[in-house]
Amino acid sequence: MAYLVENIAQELKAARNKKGLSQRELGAKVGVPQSHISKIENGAVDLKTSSLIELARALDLELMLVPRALTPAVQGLQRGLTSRERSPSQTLVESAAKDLERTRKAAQQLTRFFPDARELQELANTIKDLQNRRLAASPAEQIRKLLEQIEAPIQAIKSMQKTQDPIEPITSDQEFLKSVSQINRVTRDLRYLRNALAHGLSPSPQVPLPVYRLDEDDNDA
Amino acid sequence: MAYLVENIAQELKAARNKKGLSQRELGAKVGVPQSHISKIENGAVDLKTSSLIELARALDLELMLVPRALTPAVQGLQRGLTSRERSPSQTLVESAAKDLERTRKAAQQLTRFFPDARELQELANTIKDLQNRRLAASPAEQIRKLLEQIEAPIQAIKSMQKTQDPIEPITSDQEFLKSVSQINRVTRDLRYLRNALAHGLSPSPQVPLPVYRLDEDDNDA
DNA sequence: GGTTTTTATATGCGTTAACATATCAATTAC
DNA sequence: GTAATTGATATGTTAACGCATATAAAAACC
Repeated sequence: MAYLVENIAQELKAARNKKGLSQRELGAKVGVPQSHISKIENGAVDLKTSSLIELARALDLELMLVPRALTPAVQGLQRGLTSRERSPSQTLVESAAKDLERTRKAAQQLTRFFPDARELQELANTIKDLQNRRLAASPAEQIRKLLEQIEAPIQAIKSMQKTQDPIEPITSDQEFLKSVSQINRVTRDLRYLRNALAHGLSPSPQVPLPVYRLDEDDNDA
Repeated sequence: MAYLVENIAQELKAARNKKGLSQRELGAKVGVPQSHISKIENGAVDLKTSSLIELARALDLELMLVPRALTPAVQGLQRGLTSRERSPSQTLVESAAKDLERTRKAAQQLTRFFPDARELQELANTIKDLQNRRLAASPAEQIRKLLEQIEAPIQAIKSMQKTQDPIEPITSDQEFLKSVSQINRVTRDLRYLRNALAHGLSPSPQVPLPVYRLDEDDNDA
């Protein structure tokens, strides 16, 4: 019914997670019940445009109608923003591959300082699995979005690493736990995506195709 | 109720007119009754996201969620596409002013070759009126959108001017009449906008504020 | 350890509005 | 003049949205 909107729904969800907001917090910000946000993110509803605009703005996003001819340019801008120093001609797949390797290294490195955090090791392993696969553009974009959501948490843990007390395990720290839980969520999603890819089925609960599609023609009835 | 969506509705309408499609034709293309398109363009309904996406795509537009930080860049891209050779730092108001003058000149010039076409003279006069006003960003953007809709018709008439038969008036030509009728529509809209500005009221039936607003903060409750 | 409290997301249910069908008015072609 | 095309309006059906609640997890407390 609503596969068209699922892309956008996923983008909203990713943006919300990236900002570390709960469904309830976002709902309060925009005057919408949490239940509705849940339905939206699950692709259970075809939300109205006003809702979409308000949610987007609460997440520092703007809804824009872009001529198809320059959607690639806009995508380039988007990618150039999230992570610096990337050539604009770089493809989605290459971009995702770099993100994977960068994140895996970071996670792997952190496991040496936080051996208690099994989550980091699991993340690294899941990423390794994904790296063994040839990625199409669509899943590559999903991966990019997912990894984006743990950039902040990983950075947070990295900064803790320096000030870590060697005696008392930091694993009980408030901030630390929050970051780990976020990493857990994304790891689960990555694993799900990997399984979907392994079974050759398009990962439907995730983004099947970006809103700004790369190519397609419109010969529908 | 739906002032939020009115911007988008106006963009859709502008895009439709630019493509020279009727509401019925667009509706057929996307599988939506003409009545609904009418309501949408009049801001009478808060359309669902799926409808928005499909309508947009039928008009060669893509719905995108753009980080607020780079909406100006995207706007720059958009403006750079419709009319060539514009510095990206140019403001909306300056851009609209140039569009006004360029269009006025073109219309004025054409009246000499087509003295029968009173519409061209009216267009030029309306533009002159508008040029005497200090424009805010919002109406400037509306003007840009409106003028964009007659770029093609004016070009069409311009090219006819060369091949015009001095004996038989071209005013009966099929293509010519089509172009003139489109110019009429836009002229009417421009005139309406001018009247609204003259009365100091925000031109509500037109675009009150672009979707990609220029500035604003988000301290809502 | 177990229990309670808090937090975060998902699920029915009723209301209201989007969307479909049919019709109407106005402009334009013929 | 008539016929056709354009956009707006009235009415019925379906789904979005608001409210309340359920479920699951983690936190906090003992």
